[in-house]
Amino acid sequence: MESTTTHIVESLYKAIVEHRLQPGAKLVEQKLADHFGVSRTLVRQALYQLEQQRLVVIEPARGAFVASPSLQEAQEVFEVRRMLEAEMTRMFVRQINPPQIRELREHLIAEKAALANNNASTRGDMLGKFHILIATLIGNDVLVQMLRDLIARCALITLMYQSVQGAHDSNQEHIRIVGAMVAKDENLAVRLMEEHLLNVVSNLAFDRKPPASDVSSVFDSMYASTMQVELATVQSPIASRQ
Amino acid sequence: MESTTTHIVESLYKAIVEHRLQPGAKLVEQKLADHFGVSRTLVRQALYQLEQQRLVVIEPARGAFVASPSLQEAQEVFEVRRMLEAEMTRMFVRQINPPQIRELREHLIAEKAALANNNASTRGDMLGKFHILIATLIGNDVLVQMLRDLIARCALITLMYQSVQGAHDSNQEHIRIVGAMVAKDENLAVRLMEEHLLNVVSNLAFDRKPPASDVSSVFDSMYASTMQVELATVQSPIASRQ
DNA sequence: GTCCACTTGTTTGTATACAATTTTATACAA
DNA sequence: TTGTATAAAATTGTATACAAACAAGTGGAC
Repeated sequence: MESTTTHIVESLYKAIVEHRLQPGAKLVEQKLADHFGVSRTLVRQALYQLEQQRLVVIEPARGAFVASPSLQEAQEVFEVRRMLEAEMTRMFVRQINPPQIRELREHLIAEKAALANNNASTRGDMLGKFHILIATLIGNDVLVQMLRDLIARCALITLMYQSVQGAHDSNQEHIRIVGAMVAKDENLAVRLMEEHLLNVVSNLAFDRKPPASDVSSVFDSMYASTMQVELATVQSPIASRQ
Repeated sequence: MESTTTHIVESLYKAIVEHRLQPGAKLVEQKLADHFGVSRTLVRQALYQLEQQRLVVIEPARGAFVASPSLQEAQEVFEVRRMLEAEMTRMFVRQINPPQIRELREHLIAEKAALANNNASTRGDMLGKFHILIATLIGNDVLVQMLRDLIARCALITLMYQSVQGAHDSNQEHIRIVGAMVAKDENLAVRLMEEHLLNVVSNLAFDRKPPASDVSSVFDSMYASTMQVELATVQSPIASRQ
């Protein structure tokens, strides 16, 4: 059912979003091919697809690299999210119903639980899913997909150095947003959502850390991984929370 | 500078958006390869990329087809546009300045001129560019790209059967929107933009036409085109205006 | 005439081969 | 040491080959 190329795309997608592959990392075709046990042909197709999703940058004759978005691009992505999610929130409040409220609350509990987890990737994933959940509840698949893509791009920036404090703040803000939604206070919910996203982006310029310098066994142990990932210069991947 | 694959992607993109390749049309790899004078390898990479952009659908072991979005998907795409463009309009009005006004007015003139053109593709292209222009004037590249993708998907639906009347209405609505923008009437501009997009989508279910059934020499004459495009069942590609 | 099995030609899926380019390593001169 | 030229290795770009899956047509059986 699922083509091999698709599988490679998804594996790489996950590895990038979860920051097992760092921004700027070079993706050597043959090594990936060996890793996945396929020929370069399929790896190549996968890399080109990921380039479309802006998670990978391909420099002609030089190879593929995990994208390392500039601060400018990061801010633009968040700006678009703010636009989209403000209206999404408004729409959602207008049609919210009890089963949806239950789902939101269940998510908030899971989110809080994830905070205890000291894996930044898990925390960030959970925080991103809050936004996707709202899109899902609205029932617009195009919106879900679009938001998923945007959040994946954000993850490139935020997920790496998500601080525990930042994650905690985000969770608190999510709780307040749901509160306003449940109260059907449309304007408040929209305002809180906008502020939430602004908070995330305003923290971007701060608390940056130098990138880690060594990575091995990047993929799950399910791939008997001998893969070595070479890191190119990782230029200031900044970040904090979602 | 520009890779061959990129060139193929762009050619196909244009052909699809301009409806020289119809929704549902089968894209046989060898034929495209012959046409572009390359091997199937590159065509394949291009098709996979276009699948990511939702302009092409690939069915495993069956081949690639020009996407023919369902009415449902069409409505969802327009819904997302409405969300995004409502906020975009609001932002734009808040920061509008004289040079931008000049550019908008110039566009409206060009748009009106294009109405005279009986090529539906040219008309639709011009109408789409109005929306992209606003994003460009805001200066957010991510927004521009995102809107470009959404509008390309809309084109799959609307461009084919854009009626002259529909195009004329859209132009009138664009003029009114610019009027409100210039007057810095934020709420009016947003409302007009939302209504404009609603008008487009509400016309979707109507004035459908049967698809044309034959296409040859799909690409520019610069490619000595002997290409034959086989059409699969084209299921109700509907539409009217942008 | 309709349905099914079989055969044949077409098209896709993947691997491999080889040329072109870039990167790394080495040697030598300033 | 620093820089430059050159040689070797590694990596990418593209074409081709071949196997697997599919589509279409043919010829019986009923």
